[in-house]
Amino acid sequence: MSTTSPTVGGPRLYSTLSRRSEPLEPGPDGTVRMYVCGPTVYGPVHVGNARPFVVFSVLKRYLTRRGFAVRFVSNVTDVNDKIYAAAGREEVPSAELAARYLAEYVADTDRLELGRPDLEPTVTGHMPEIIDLIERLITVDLAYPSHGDVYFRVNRFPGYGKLSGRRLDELLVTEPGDAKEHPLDFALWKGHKPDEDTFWESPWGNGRPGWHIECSAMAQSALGPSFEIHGGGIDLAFPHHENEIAQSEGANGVPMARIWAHNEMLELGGKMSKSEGNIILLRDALDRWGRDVLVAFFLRTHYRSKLPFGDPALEDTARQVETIRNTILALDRAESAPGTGINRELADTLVAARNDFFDALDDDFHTPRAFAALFEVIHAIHRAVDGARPGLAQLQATRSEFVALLDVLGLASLAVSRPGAPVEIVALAREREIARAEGDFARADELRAEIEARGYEVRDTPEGPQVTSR
RNA sequence: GGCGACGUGGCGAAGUGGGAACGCUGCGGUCUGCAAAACCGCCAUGAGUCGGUUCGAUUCCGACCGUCGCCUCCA
Repeated sequence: MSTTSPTVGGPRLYSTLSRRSEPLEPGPDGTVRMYVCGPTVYGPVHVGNARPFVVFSVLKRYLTRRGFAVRFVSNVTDVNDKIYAAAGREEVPSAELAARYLAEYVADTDRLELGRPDLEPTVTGHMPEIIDLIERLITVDLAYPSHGDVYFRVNRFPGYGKLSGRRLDELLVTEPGDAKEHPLDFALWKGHKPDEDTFWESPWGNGRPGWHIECSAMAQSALGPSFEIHGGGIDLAFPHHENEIAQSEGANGVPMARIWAHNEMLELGGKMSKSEGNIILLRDALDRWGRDVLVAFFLRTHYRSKLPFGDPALEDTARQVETIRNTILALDRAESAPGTGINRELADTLVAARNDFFDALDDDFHTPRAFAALFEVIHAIHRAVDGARPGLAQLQATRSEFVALLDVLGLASLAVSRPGAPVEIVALAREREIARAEGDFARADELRAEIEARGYEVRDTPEGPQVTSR
């Protein structure tokens, strides 16, 4: 990732368009409006698809905690070449296939427990808006019908290439395309083909929308012609977002988005993409690692850095997550046997770390630095619990502050005490205590092993044995 | 070929024109019947390579090497 300007009052985000970090200001209606390109539902979503979902969901969380009203819109593409192809392979109607994978996408991302976007529009739900936008582009001469299709006239839009830093004459052109005036003209509307089992009526005959026009239409419909943040994976910058800009700004004459925010790719020995076949499904990753580890994994690296997905990094994250849980356990313990007064170091660290935490997130959503601040708090808590243990009031205030920080990152679940051990485990632990008191350590160790075999762990503390699930 | 991002300790990952955060691992110690957790301490004289600017560069500039993304569907 490249460097960004230091924080000067308020959140800033790096924009691919200006190639620098920009102050984030709400729109005229006082809300931050954010549109993020979601998946095409032709199969189960993979962990790469989850990165923008996590990043922008947590960004919304952060901005909300920061006092902004945020409207987060993320579309789902449910009409597309790949959907027809997949439907053909599975021998089901394309609409049925899209509906099924849409439901699975929602179910899989729900497991991340980061809430839903405020609106998740679909292509099929926006045909009139799409057709209307195409008509307007034809009216202003930015688009033309040809052979049952409609194409965007790239040469007539002066800013074409401004997002991705390309010039028309530099772009590699392969196929001439007899239906198009210019090889880089792209389809807004595609005439119906016999092997496609869905189509919509339009002024240009039956057909369906091209890929890019849907986002222009849906974003405008949900957020207006101009909004604050447009997000998505960096691989979408060209041509998808470039084309969105051409369509929306060509039709509306105002900047589509103030900030173009792009997350970098997940890597799994090369880019993870469905067409390459090197895929880890989100649901499989959730099964294996759980949402806490997965969410923390995405957040411990900056969103604009490439992120290698692999066991070492996930195992590393799992240990970090465990450390956070242990901190809560330490607070539990301390609150059951509080000290007195105020621990100055703890209080001071908390204030400083809180500032660092929010400064980091203000600076281009710098979650790795926010994590560093979190660990400052963690160490201060342990030192206070083990050393000059403060009174109950400070312990409780510390806990709520700590949990509030975790909550900003969507990790407050780490602070939820796991369900207490069942009675039979408690009984074993009690038996072990008796054995220990009698000096029968062999028996005590046997009982520890028995408890561990049943999925629990005993930790002897000054406050007595603590039994946790593991 | 063009556009773009990036190369920091065993691994992951930050900041910074002049002391290289933070996490994981490892090592030593404290605590502990044991164990775990936790705490204390240690672990890059060097930041892909080579030049340049500078009193001074990991940080700025250039070249080269390398990795990755985009240029076709892709989060």
